[in-house]
Amino acid sequence: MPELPEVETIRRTLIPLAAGKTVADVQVFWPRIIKHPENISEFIETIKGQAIRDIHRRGKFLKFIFDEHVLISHLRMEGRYAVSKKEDAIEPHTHVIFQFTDGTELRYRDVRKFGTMHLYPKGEEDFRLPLSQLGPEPFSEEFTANFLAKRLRKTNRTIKAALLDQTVVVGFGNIYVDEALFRAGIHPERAASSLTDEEAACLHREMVATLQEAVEKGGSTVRSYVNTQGEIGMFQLQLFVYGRKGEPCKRCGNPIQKTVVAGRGTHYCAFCQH
DNA sequence: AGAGCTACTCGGTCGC
DNA sequence: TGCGACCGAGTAGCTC
Repeated sequence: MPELPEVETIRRTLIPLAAGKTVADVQVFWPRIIKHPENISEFIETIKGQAIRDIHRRGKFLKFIFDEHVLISHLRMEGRYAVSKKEDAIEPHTHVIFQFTDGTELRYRDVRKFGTMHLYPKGEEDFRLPLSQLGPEPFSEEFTANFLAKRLRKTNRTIKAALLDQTVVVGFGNIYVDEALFRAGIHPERAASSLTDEEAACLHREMVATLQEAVEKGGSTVRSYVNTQGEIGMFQLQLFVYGRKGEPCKRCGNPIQKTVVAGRGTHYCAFCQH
């Protein structure tokens, strides 16, 4: 379940392996991964002959910058990339292969087949789904405490649902929302509009700090995540609540609770979060 | 009109 | 051992 820190780690480890390489051919074994263009042959023919110039990130999406086009890739829960030699055995659940002219291949695997790819002419991608509706990057100047407070003030949903909403701010999924709320001492079921300006400022601070620390640790390996080199992340060791149901709270010692909020499994400390 | 629901996509895992 | 429910990110489509 890669969220921003995991996707950023994948981006950084993938650049030295894939940037500068030219695609000779593309194989698609599960066409439903490709959401745009609708015609798979068009997808393949468009990429053929183009080189990967750079790899960017927008929220939890990877952006493969080709010469004339941009490939938007979302890994959802289980998607992963690897660069292999052409002769290496193809691992199970491999759905898309980009064969490079140098004999190596970029392979996309996804047990759940939940991941998506969108290909657009360069410059169009930010104005088309899935990028067009996204909120600010958490590390950008646009994402301030004031911005967050303003967005939270005008919604009646729970704070958990608001933080998962990628039109508010991008990059947070289940793990980092639960962690940021714990660190800010805010109960996940609070109405977003009930937060004071002070609470919103504290939450903003903890949201950014949590992601920053997680990026520094190479992300969190909770189920299956590994970076492009096959290495696990280390931030799972710093988690306060996620995946710690019944275990003692690191601040007060009382057992961590797990419930369902906004349709998602939600971890919190009933004593530390109000 | 827009906020906020639900259904849908998948298959490994888990509980009965 | 077999089978159905569950999980979850994002979007489409629906309701109110």
